[in-house]
Amino acid sequence: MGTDVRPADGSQPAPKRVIAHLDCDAFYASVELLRRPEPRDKAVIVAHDGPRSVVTTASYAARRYGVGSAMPLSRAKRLCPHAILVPPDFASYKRVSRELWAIVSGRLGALQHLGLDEAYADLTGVEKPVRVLRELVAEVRGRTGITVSVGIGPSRLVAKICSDLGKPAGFVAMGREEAARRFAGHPPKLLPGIGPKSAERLRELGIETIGQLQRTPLETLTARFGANHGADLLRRAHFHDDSPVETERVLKSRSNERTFDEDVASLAELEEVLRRLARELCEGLRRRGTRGRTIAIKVRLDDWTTVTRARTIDAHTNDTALVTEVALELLRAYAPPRPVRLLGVRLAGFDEEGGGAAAPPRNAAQLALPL
DNA sequence: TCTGGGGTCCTATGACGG
DNA sequence: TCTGCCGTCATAGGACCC
Repeated sequence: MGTDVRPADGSQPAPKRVIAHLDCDAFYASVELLRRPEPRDKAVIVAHDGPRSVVTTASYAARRYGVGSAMPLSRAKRLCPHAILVPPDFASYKRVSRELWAIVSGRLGALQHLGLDEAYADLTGVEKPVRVLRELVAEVRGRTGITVSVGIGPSRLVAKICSDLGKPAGFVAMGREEAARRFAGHPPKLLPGIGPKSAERLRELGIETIGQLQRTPLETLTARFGANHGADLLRRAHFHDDSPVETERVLKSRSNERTFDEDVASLAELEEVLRRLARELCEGLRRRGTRGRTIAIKVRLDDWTTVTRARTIDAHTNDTALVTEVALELLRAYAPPRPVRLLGVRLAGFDEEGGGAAAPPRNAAQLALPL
């Protein structure tokens, strides 16, 4: 390692962090292709086949026709009519995900998971981290057939951006200053945490690139976005990020919602759907031994306005009858004024031990991996 | 081109207790 | 006793992510 410069107060200097972001390439589509006779370069779209469906994942062959995640399925079908359409099979994706991340954490220790297909690892202090990661992705590919893209940097922010850079099967490492230089010409939307709304508000300030954002005075941003968000935008633009890799995240809420093929105006029909949603939700919670105190409903009207109503009760529960009763009361009290497009139910405020792990590949106790 | 389903986090607001 | 302040909790909405 480099020269050890100790701070004047005699404390240990913080070691330079090495963070990796591992991201499976078109994960769901890849899992589907692996178990089908079709050639691996076939255009595949993973989505439910409904009038209001959106694309969950598209294989790279389909992406060449402009198909992408979250795109309305109707449009995707027009762009790529010859693609095979596969309904999502999350049980299978979870199985492959568990297998894959077990291989990774066997080498790297605990991970911070983001969904089934990506994770961060902290390799600070690991000898030859690049070599370790190269060998690891080769092993994962050999044992599961899944290709993984890797980004390496001093923070999660830099690592995350890098993993996207060489996709598929990318492998990119970069320092903070280099990232700030390399991406200066890219739109702010590239940065995680800046979505369509923030990008639009930045554009209203005349900020269309990360470089322009870097040069914007802090006061301009805080005036527009508030103290916290404003300062955060500027920090991100310079790729400053000291957030830790968090390996122990606890589930905060669970929900079940459905978008109707056609809008529903009848309260009786809505109540029937809500009963079913609550029953399914509670069944899942009972399987996990999770109980919550806050019961909420979500209603999306035909004009896309979304309303939530919640009530916190005295005791934790996952009892179908109780959750259904409260959810129905909330729905009747709101009495949707227009036809309803989506209806959902949510339970939150979990008790201590009931929360369990949020990380998808874990079921019971976290295995202690001595390293 | 007409927008899923599962989550997390942040912010604002109002009630409430000390 | 009244008032202001502060912290905390519940609620609602919204942005964002995969």
